[in-house]
Amino acid sequence: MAITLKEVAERAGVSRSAVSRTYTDGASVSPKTRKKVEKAAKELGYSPNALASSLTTGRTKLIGLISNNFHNPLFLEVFDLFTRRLQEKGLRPLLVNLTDETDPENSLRMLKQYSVDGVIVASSTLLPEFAKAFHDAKIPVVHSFGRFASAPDVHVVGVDNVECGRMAARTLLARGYKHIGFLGGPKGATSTIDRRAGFMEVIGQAKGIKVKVSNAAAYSFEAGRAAMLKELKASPAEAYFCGDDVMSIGALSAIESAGLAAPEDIGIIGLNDMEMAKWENINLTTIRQPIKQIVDSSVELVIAALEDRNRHPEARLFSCQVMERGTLRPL
Amino acid sequence: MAITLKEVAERAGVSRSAVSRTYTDGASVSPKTRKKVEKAAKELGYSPNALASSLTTGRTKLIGLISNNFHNPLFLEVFDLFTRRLQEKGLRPLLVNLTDETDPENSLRMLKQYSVDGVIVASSTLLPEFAKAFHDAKIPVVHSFGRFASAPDVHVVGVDNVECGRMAARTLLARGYKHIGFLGGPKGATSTIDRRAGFMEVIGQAKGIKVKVSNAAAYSFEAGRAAMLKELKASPAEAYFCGDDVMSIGALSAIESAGLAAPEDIGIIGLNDMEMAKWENINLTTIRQPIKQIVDSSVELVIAALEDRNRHPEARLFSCQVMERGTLRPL
DNA sequence: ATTAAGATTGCAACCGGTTGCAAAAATTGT
DNA sequence: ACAATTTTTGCAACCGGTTGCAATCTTAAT
Repeated sequence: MAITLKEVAERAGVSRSAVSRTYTDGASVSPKTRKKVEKAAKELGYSPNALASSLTTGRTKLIGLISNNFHNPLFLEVFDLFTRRLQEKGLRPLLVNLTDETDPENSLRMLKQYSVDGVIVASSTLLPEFAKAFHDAKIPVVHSFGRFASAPDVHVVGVDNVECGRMAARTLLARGYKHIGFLGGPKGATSTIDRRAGFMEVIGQAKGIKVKVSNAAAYSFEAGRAAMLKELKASPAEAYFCGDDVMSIGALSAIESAGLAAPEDIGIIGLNDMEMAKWENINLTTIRQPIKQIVDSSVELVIAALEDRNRHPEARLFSCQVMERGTLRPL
Repeated sequence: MAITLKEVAERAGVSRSAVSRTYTDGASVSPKTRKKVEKAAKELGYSPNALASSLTTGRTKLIGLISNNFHNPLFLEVFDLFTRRLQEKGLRPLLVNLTDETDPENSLRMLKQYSVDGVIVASSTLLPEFAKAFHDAKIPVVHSFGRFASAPDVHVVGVDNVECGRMAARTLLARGYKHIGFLGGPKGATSTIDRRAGFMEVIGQAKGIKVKVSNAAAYSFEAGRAAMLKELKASPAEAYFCGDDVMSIGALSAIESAGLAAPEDIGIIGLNDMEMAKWENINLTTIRQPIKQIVDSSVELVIAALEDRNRHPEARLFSCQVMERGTLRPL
């Protein structure tokens, strides 16, 4: 077993409280005893037991990081950013993979058992009830990459998907495309629904534009490819707004397989701007989600929420930006 | 605050020990009291505090999952597998991102503070001293995707990189390539060194084969692309064994940029077989690392190691397999 | 019915810390 | 040098559990 408070206290010739105070900031310890304690601690190789102290302080500095997106390369970037940011803030991510968890209660119970201070749900496809379950358990929760709502149940940080849809539509119209496709992600996903709404809103206001709408089965390469292959069999549009970058890459692969090319034959605009999008052989025109800002803001918000448990649920939206690359014809 | 043992005990009209025993398996509780306790617990919404109990049992069921590979899509798959497997076994991954951690002591201290039961280091590029630091702190550690050694300091699970190198060489020779390139990852990485050794060993035994060796700066798309671009300027080989799949994709992109094609002009064989490798527009011939087995075995090993703290360090090696796809000319 | 063995229970101490409180020590002012 | 004030210190209780032990209750055997 590791060295404990008591052993340090004995060696330093002070009380246990003195040792404890040395490692609690804001506590009153004379420089002299602090020196003694630090010396003894170093000699013994002592490091305080965070879990034991959490018992009395009620703070574990553990944050549940929950996701079900373990197949979208964007989320590797997201995890990278989250872990780093949380670490910077002295918090520890307890990672929970929800992929094959059917029962939210289950994960909730587990996170309660570990007394996490707060929870970050990083997923665009997650059921809102899920985030709500934590809220009901009075665990501060932030839903990152979640759906905007003017009166959300829980804190939400993400982008305005409706506006993304508009942005995509405007971009395509500006390029002079007359026959336009919306190739969305899974039909039920709120992100798909919102983007489609914004997309159709703008298209609806334009004159003489033909639109096709279809959906892929998932935000994945295979689903994107399959959906585009199907499009190509019927009469395809001149350009498509695809559900996300991975789907877009799938679609591009389908186009290539058919002996066609982007942007010459068919234009594609994606969404996310994951690292791969700028790989030379992909070079995908896409709408960038500011993931760094979303992550930083989520962490900031979860911290704020645990300082003020009654903080009113808030939605923080960041704006997206079109990244011009090579899969749409130029302006 | 959450419901505690005591409150449940009071409501159920039993002692605190009785409640505790209800939730400890192997403990002796009569069916009658167990019923009472469970009833009270349900009514109150009680769930035991895992951290408090860890204080006496000395087990937190927390496993440090440490990595610095947050830019290689393969590791998203790896994290997916690890988190799921650990969860299945009732363990919780405390994720640590080592990317910009210069001082191992730092992360070590943190993991000690949280009294993790064990540590899994998932990285091929990590300094061996790092894994060793945990070993010295008497925290069971397994190094996944680590380097094989016949007498390792810590448990290692991975592939035999020397054999991978041989396998790549044999594959290229069997295809009749006479001028062969080894385009390795970073020069210092043990994985690079080992693969190169195996590769050269086989090539050395063949007659009339010309070899070129070069290294990319990192296991990344950009580095792979840059390295291949450089190759193309000089007199390139007919086929290359690339450091890993991401680098291979970079190399393919370079080949394409130069107006050439794989496998017609230049053959490529990668290593890892990450999901993207089988994407239609990549279709990379590669050597598959059995990551599921590596992960499962790592988890199994860390569990074994925490049951027997004195378990002798062990190396578990899995064999790789060539995945025939479209970037080498056929046999 | 009696007794021995086994199962169940509660007490109390403990795990490794924190913290309110009162006593002790150091500092300040005069 | 003395009193008043402020700072530092240790005691002891507590955080939410677990567990060895002795006492009590069951059950089975005689």
